[in-house]
Amino acid sequence: MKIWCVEDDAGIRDIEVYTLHSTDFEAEGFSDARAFRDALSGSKPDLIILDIMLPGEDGVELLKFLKGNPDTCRIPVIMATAKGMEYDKVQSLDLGADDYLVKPFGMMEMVSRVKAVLRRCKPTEVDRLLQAGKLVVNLEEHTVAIDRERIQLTLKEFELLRLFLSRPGIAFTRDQLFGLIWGADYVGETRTVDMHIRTLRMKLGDYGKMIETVRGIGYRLEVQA
Amino acid sequence: MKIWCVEDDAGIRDIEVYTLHSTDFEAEGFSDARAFRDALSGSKPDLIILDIMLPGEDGVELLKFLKGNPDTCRIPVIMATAKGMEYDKVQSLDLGADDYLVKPFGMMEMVSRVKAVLRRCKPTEVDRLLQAGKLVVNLEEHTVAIDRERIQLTLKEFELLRLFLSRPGIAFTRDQLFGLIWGADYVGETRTVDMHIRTLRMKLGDYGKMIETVRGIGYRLEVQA
DNA sequence: GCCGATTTTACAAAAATTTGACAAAACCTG
DNA sequence: CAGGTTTTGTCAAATTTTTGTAAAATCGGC
Repeated sequence: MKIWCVEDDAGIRDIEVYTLHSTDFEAEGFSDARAFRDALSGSKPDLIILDIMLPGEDGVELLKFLKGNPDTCRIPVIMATAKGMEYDKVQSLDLGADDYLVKPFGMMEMVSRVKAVLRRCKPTEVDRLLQAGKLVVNLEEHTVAIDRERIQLTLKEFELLRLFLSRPGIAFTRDQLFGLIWGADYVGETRTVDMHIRTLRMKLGDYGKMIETVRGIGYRLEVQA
Repeated sequence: MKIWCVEDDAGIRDIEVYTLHSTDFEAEGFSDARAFRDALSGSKPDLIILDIMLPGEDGVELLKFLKGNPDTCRIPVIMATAKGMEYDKVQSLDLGADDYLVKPFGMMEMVSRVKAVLRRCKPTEVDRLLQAGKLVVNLEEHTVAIDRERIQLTLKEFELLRLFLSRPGIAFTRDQLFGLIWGADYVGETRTVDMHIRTLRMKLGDYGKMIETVRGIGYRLEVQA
């Protein structure tokens, strides 16, 4: 995980970078917007800690630039702001910052927030569970359970269920399902998909009813409010 | 969006609920863990603002409970904490809280954070929707609802409705409808289109009146201001 | 070759769609 | 406005399409 800190105060910058390093992140510091932008044209970090008060172009400007650019708008940003500037906080959050730190902040807090933001923004990295009621799919263990009771699925069944749970409510055509799971262009007419849907429904018992057939289209997972 | 505030200080609680209300959220306040848990066994909120310091069971305990329970672990939680208690903050974030507020906090900031957290946690609210009053057609889900009530349409009915809603007010000849939906040149003279219009009108109930017949031409969707 | 997973085939069941006859409504013409 | 004409609404039966099901065939690892 690469983290970039934009901060003009060399002392703060160094301790940030040092702390992040010692917490097993890769970290790099930049003293102003120009240096930061130059680096950005090369590689991209996984998270940015951005001071609001910077010489030259300030942090809010940079934030606008980052969030307005499709290449960078997905990179989470934590704003660092001086105490008491509530207006800045509000403004930054509305501009799409993912969190902020009030100076002076402790390094423990900084690391916690970095981890929390990364956890939020990379749900597929950390949180590898898909759920619907008592139905739990563990992507890491590759297991499925209903009410703690393990269900044995075949590979195709598992992937169908995973796809449905990852986009609950969305209807998929058979072609889409084939393309997404079998990875092939599927033209012929077979009952293959329906077959797997059937076995999946059976194994899921009552939860099998969650898989609705959309006549003329394909299938979708009905999510209850 | 339903937001629940757990806070023992009645003054703070009231102003939170009041502010959220006036910002078009549904909000409800609870003075302690017990009242909150009781309510939770009924319905579920979309977000929880949780004070750390509570009489009886405290906020951190509640947070652990919420995040440990599959039914509630997906509900985002914002912790409210007294100034200077960095340890609490750190602990809460590590336990899975989504954000926190330092007391005393401004209501502007609270609303901003609530919005930011909701924005983060609901990334898929960009569904492709077609609407007319309380009639909602969800193209991705391939579903139709009137006032949240699901309506079951057949494929042809669905496509007719989608076409009408995508070009509200425009009149289509039967030939056009046939060409656009059946994808074929329509020569013969049958009641096919009229048939589907009829069933569609019936299923839409009062909204069926929106489909006007244009004598000598075909049909159009009447949109009211 | 055995075994489970997967795909295919064939058929049954269910649902959607079409059709044609007729009724009802709207329109036109004098 | 009456009567004729055209157009649209309605219905149930017939037809077609789509999906469910079961069993057989194929595949692939061990």
